[in-house]
Parts: sequence; structure tokens; C-alpha cells
Amino acid sequence: MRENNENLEITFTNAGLQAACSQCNLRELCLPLGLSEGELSHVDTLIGKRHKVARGESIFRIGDHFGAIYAVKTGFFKTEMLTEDGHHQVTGFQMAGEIFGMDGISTEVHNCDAIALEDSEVCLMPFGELEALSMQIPSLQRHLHKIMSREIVRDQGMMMLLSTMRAETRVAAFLMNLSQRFAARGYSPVEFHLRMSREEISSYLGLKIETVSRAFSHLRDASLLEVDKKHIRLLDIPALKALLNTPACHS
Amino acid sequence: MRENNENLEITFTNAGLQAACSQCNLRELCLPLGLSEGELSHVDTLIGKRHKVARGESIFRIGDHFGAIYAVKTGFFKTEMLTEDGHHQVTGFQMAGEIFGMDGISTEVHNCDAIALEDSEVCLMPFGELEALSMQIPSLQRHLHKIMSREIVRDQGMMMLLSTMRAETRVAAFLMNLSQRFAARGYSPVEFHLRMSREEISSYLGLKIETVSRAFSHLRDASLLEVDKKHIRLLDIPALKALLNTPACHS
DNA sequence: CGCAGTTTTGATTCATCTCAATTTGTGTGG
DNA sequence: CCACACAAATTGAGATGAATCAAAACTGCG
Repeated sequence: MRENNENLEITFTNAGLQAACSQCNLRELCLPLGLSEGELSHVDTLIGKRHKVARGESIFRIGDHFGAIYAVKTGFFKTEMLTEDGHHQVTGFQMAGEIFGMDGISTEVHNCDAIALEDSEVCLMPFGELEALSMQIPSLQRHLHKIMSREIVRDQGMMMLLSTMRAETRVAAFLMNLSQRFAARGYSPVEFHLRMSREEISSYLGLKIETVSRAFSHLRDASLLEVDKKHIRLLDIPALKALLNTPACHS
Repeated sequence: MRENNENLEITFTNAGLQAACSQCNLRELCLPLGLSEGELSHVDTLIGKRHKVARGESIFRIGDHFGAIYAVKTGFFKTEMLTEDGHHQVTGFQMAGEIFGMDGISTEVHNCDAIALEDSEVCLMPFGELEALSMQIPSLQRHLHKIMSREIVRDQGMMMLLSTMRAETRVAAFLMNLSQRFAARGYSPVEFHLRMSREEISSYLGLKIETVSRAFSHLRDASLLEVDKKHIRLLDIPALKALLNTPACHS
């Protein structure tokens, strides 16, 4: 299986302990995108050791001092903030090649927890060094800015989802989004495993867990997908896409 | 009135046509924050001419090529995206000293419209030049990153508002947010004028216009504020703050 | 003064939440 | 390996908050 190959590869590169972007199969998705060979070798010197995290452990917590941003090497993460009334609220899920921790730049304090949803590895990128290096390498600077901007756009898309879509549509949009991201990583866009619980999905989508469950059931009944616990199979992607274009009012 | 002073000041500095951050009374809120005198003078060379926009006019539109970010010198803006089904959706309001347009960095194409809510002036900051200059001035680079990060944090806060707060609470949070921002600019935090329509507020808050109207009426009936059309007076800020800490379920 | 657009208010409908019960899954220790 | 307890997910019935539909009041502008 794909998973196994991935694991073998990790074991292999991890033997060197030191992360090396230049050797990483995620470099087309991650920070190094668009860098030349020579530039990449500079980046190699900056990226700290990789860091293993067991499922459930955190990379940083709310209130921690900000010192670095992180790239997912393998595994799956969630980030969650604390609401005014003390509840956790998932603000994002991160998979291989995705970067998180940028929330901490502005105040130099993290304002979310970053928690591994499965045994994972991250690459640590000390932010001060990253800034210093990006003063040397224009294409690195530019790409860093693009990554931050992409996060802004992503969050704004999420705002739109939350304010305009109905429960079922939110779930469909969520699954389509995962599908695309898996596809970009060479995994099947139609069949995948959810790493997060229904609880976490509902928190992320601004719904109650029962509503998410009902949405899954309803999409299944409409033959748009198959659900077996956390295993998802999208049966009718065009129809799911069409759902997203549906106005909020009852169609 | 305060407004008049502001206007006089504009007329005055505008006589020079060229914007000068070093002379700007917003420099503690805006891009130049934390720069030395010498660094400021470099920034002065980069900031393009100021740009006047009449109420209703746009600075950029969805699909426009991205070339610069903008700082509000005077006036008020909204940014709005297009939903899948073709409706406009307000994603933010920008006031003096706030920076917008960073959504365009990632794809080099803007994905929102930026529209003046009143006759306004913006300072145009060509992004390529800004990047080049930030390679010379570490504190400028750092602050640019903080500004982008702040936008990320802001958007995530909005996601939380949209997924956890009830209609009335959203409106209260919106007003409290405006209040703080006015206060930071030396205006009254308890009494201010809304530049945006109920329609725009409702779009921003993910509600219908009638619901926003009812929320205003209800907050008024509870003696938490006075509403006279677009003129708002916050009567009980502690109570409004307390509202925000209220769990989503019926109190 | 009258007209168009905006805002407020009211009555009803509908989607999601809440509460409750059941089923399914997971991990632990005998 | 199975039994048990506990957590996660599903399903159902009813309550509730916001949307919708409709109409009235207000605002601003020529």
C-alpha cells in the first residue's frame, strides 16, 4: 500500500536525522517550491531537525512563545483555538507539505494548539533564520509571502463557507477540499481515510456532531458517497461539485 | 468635530501629492511601525502617490492583476469576495492605517473587490518594491510579516465568530471590534458612525439583514446601546463584553 | 412632495440544535 | 480470546433561532 511506501521512505531519510528539503519528495508542495538547486542547499542548512510527534501530542500550545513555523513531513495535524467561553474550536487540518504556525508571527505568541491526529513528523523552521535567509534569496522571500497569503485566502474561503453554506453543503465542501489535497499528493481523490473524528469535523465546520453525522448519512442515501466510519469513497464528484454551487436557500 | 480636523489635515498633506510615511499621523498603526527615522525615509521613496477614491469606487476588482498592497489613509473600505453561486460576500472592513490587498500575493491575482464606503484615500505600496526594500531593512520585513500574520489571526477569529456565536452576539462582537479600532485611532469607543449599510453588516456576519436589524433593536431594548440609523452609542460596554463570553446555547 | 431604496417589524417556515436512546467501535484486563 | 466498560457515531423526536415572506415606516434626494 501507498502508506507503507511512505513509511519506508520516512525511516530511510530519517536515518540521517537532519531534514533535507533538497531530498524531500514534498518540495514541490512545501516551502522550497520554485527554488534552484543552489538555493535549496541554503535552505537545507536552515531547516532544523525533524521532529516526531505521537498521535495526540502537540507541537505548540496557546500561549507558547513563537519561534518557528512548521511543515508537515508526514502525518496529519489539527490546529485549534479557544473560544471566549473556553471551548476548543478547530481552525484547520494540515497534511503533508502544508505549513502551520504562522498565527504566532504577529504577537510572537501562538494563539492556537497544533496537535497531531496521528503519529507524525514535522520540519521545524526557525522563523528568524528563515527571515534572514529570505533576505538573501528573493525567490524564497516571495514564496514565504505566497504561503502566508495562501493562508489568508484559505481562511477567507472558510469564512465564506461558514456564512453561506448549509450543513450538508459544508460537509460536501469539506470532503471535496480533502479530495483535492489528497490528489495533489498523489493519493486517490475518490477514496480516503479521515484522520479526524466527527467531533473535530463538526467543530471545524461550525456544526454539531449530530448534524455532521446526518449530513454523511444523507449524502450516502443520495448515492453521492460511501461512508464506512472514517473511510470515505466519493461516488459522484460532479454531483458533489454541483452541490457547492447551489444557493443557500432550499433548492 | 474630529472629522473636520481630519479632513483639514488631509487637504494639507495632500498638497504635496506624494505620500510621506514619515509625516503621517498613522505611522504608529500602519506599515512603518517600529522603523527608525532613517528607515522611514527609505519607505517614503517606495510609497507611491496617494490615491483618491470616491465612495462606491473600487481600488481593485476580482481578477485584477496583483501589483501592490494598500494602506487606508483616510476613509473606509470593504472587501468582498464572490460566492460559488455568484453572490457578493463582505470579508472585511478597513479603516485608517489598515492594510489590504494581501489576498493577491499568492496567485498574483486579486480574489476580492476593494470598495470605498466613503470618499477615501489610500497609499499604494508596490509589492515588488516593498519586498526589495524589506530585504534591506530587517525591521520592515519583520513588520510586513506581522501584518500578514495579523490578517491570518483576524480571519481565524472571524471563523470562530461565524461558527460559534448567535446572531445577537455576532452583532455585539462586531460593534465591540469597531469600538476598539476607533479607540486605537483616538476616536470615541462609545459613540461612532457606521459607514456600512445593514446589508453589508449582515453579509459580513453571515446573517440576513432582518436578523441584524432585530439584533440592533433587541440590544437597544436591553439598554446596551442606542441606535439612530447609522449612529451608534454603546451604553453598557461591560455587558456587551459579557455577552461575548456567553456560550452559544440559550443563556 | 413624492418616489426609490433602506430599515424595521411581524407572522410563518425551516434548518439546525438539543435532548435522549441506541448502535457501533475501541481498549483493557481476566 | 473474550467480556466488559467506555468512547464515538448514528438515529429519532421535539425545541428554537434564524430565514423567509410580507408589509409598514423611515430616509434621502431630486
